[in-house]
Amino acid sequence: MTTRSQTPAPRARVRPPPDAATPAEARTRLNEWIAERGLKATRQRDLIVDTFFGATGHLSVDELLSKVQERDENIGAATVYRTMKILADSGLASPRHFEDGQTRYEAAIGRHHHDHLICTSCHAIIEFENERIEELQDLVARQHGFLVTRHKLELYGLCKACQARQPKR
Amino acid sequence: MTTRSQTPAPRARVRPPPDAATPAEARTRLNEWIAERGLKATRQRDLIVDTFFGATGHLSVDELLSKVQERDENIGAATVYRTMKILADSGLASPRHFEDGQTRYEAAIGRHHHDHLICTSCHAIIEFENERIEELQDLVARQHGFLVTRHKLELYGLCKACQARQPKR
DNA sequence: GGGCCGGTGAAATTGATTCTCAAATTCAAC
DNA sequence: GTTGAATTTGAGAATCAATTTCACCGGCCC
Ligand SMILES: [Mn+2]
Ligand SMILES: [Mn+2]
Ligand SMILES: [Zn+2]
Ligand SMILES: [Zn+2]
Repeated sequence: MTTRSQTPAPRARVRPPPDAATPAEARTRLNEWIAERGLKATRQRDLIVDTFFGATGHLSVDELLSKVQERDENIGAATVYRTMKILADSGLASPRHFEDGQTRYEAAIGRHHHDHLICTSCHAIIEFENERIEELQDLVARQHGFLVTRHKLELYGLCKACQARQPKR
Repeated sequence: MTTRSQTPAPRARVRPPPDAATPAEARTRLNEWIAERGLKATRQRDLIVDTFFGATGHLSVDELLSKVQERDENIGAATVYRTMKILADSGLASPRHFEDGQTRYEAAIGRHHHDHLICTSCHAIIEFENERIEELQDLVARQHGFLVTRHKLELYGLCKACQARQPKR
């Protein structure tokens, strides 16, 4: 359901778009992280990670569970919850809390920080980066003596397609 | 727990800070709104509204329920949930979803739109307005053909006091 | 003086997520 | 290969905010 940004170059951005991760690379990286702290590699975790990085977008645990169970119907929901938490702790996936009451995860390997435009009609999610906004956020925080560690910027509204579809008034 | 912004005038803002609502004014406004659609004014609703607008900050329903029950122990949680939903529908209060899994409400009468700095240590909430950021958000949305109806900008980190208190490294 | 209608509050339900616990699995050391 | 301590798994129970249900209440209008 995620749509990738594709504006006609609004103003040349500097940082190059890094490469997305392959499922195999993600599995390797997770297993390194797991080994470092005496945890264990398991078939279930590999399957879940493989499925997650083989998909795109902002997946809810339930959506991911469905996909995982297509490959092995015996995987339990608790295991998917646990595995996604490990992926988040290791920095390989980012949890997102949009306003539908479910935690969604997106791949974080080789990706820049970005924020989201969310269509309240078709639930499309458009990603964007804006360095100026980030700078202004830092400025505001500094003016309040605040040290920011993370932020959330979400713009809710109607995507182009849904505006056309909607009663135009 | 909310702290009001008090920077030494970072750059003269234009809009004057509007007046906050008194509990009595809020009760009146809600009862007008209620009458317009054939609903009923009740003692419970008046009490809840009075308590809510007599308090400050970003109250969870549970916190509000406690305050309300100090005045009338027989008020039920369902009634507070229902009343706050009405206040939100009527535009007199704004629901906020920070990252602690509870809906919080703040008074919206005679207040500008604003965003929040949230201390992850002491849970203080600092409010700010930044016109430049709002403009850039609109610009980003326009570049994607998106029509924004509402947004959320939250900066999480450590407030000044908590930075001092924290291991400084 | 009995319906009509929304409102109330206790209790039950929902839905996402976490917890519990017995059984299964991993893996480093024999 | 085998062992055994530690970890993981999956089903179901527990949690927790929020919503729904439902029997009862209180004005209001014939
Ligand atoms: Mn994203
Ligand atoms: Mn606020
Ligand atoms: Zn849309
Ligand atoms: Zn603090």
